[in-house]
Amino acid sequence: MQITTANPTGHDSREGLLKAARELIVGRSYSAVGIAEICAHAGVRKGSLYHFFPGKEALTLAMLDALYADFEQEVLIPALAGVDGLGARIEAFVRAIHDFEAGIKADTGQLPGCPFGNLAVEMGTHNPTLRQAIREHLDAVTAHFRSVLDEAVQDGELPSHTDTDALAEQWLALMEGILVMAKANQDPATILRLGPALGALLNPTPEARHES
Amino acid sequence: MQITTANPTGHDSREGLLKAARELIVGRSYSAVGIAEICAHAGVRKGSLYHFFPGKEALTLAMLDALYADFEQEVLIPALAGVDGLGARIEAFVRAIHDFEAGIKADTGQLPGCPFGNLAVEMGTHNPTLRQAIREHLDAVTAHFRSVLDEAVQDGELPSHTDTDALAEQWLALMEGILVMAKANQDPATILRLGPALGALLNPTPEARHES
DNA sequence: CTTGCACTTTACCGACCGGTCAACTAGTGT
DNA sequence: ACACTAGTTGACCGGTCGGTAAAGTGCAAG
Repeated sequence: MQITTANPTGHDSREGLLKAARELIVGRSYSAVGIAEICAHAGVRKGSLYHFFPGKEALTLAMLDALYADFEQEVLIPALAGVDGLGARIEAFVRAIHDFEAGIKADTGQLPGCPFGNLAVEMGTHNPTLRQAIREHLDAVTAHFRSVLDEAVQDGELPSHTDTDALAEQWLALMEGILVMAKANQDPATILRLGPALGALLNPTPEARHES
Repeated sequence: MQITTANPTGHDSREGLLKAARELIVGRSYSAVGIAEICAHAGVRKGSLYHFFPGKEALTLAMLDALYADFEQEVLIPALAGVDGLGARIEAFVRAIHDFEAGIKADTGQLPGCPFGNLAVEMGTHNPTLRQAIREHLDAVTAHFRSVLDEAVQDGELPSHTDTDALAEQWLALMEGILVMAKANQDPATILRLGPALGALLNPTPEARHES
């Protein structure tokens, strides 16, 4: 059991910084969290941060990549593939988002909303680099939605003329809006209350459905 | 034409500060704009700001009140009362929001998104005072939406069992989401592209409409 | 044994943050 | 003429921001 203070691999420090950045920035915001706080939370000195990352922005970009990967594996894929039928998938997705937000609120006392949407709103007008990265992550989410909708068209749950591209974008927009409202309310119940609107947007009402 | 450097009424300075705070904070964000910049933009020294307002937060609260009042008078009421019929009102509203955002983008090069939603997202988790004020403004917007929906129920455009409270909240959520997407894209066309989703959410499809 | 390298540590930088203060100016009421 | 007061001014405060630089540490390969 040797103690290596030098930590030649540096993976602990790097990953600790990414984890600290995630928890703090997601829980508060980009500008409300300083690198000093991130370093303290990770148990690392400031100089080490600048050994692994060129600066705060690069650290945030790397954090967002890791965050999206986890979100995809732990939320997006399980919720959307875990059940059959468009309606059930939407419901499972809403519940997954609710549980995610409610969990963070229970841990930290704060309901964060969508980490990507938050950053897009906060930095969209004055940090093109971050904005572009966030845009790409949002596009990736939209692609998941679209493939769910395409499958629903395939299965006859949606009319064959459905514009799944447009519908997927609307899905994301409504979800982002729901999370803005939930954050403004600081109340996860907002997500459950507004969730059914997704069904109204994406599912044809029984009367409106004209089977092809 | 006397020149009064002392400005005994102080209204010019106060209103100049509110205007500068609005332009800068709406165009960027709360934390990205310092009081020094606000004062410079208003042509006023920092000490004068603290003569009229206890601090940055109070200035922002006053700015939000004025902003909402203008938004109500210049956008909300004209767009929603200027035409007849639910569908036409939604369309007019979307176009008004688009023109508002596109106008600012043309002037400043930045598409700001919803000023209230932005602040809610940025400060929601760590400034309860601002969050609460924003919540009240969002509630006021929702009330306008609801009265439009109530009128549509009255006119038989919506079924009499319609939950206009819930629908108004969904309307606001979707609008906020649309503006998040538009800001992430920095493209006002996003608003026009996603706008029709509001119609899908609020208007029964022709096939689904069962006249009462 | 030595050199090189990955990583850590500490002290430090200029810039800016929101906010304070006391002195000053100029109109107003008496 | 006087005091009062609303408003203005510029210097100043401690603290924090993101970022830098140089010295030091310990392992591994030659």
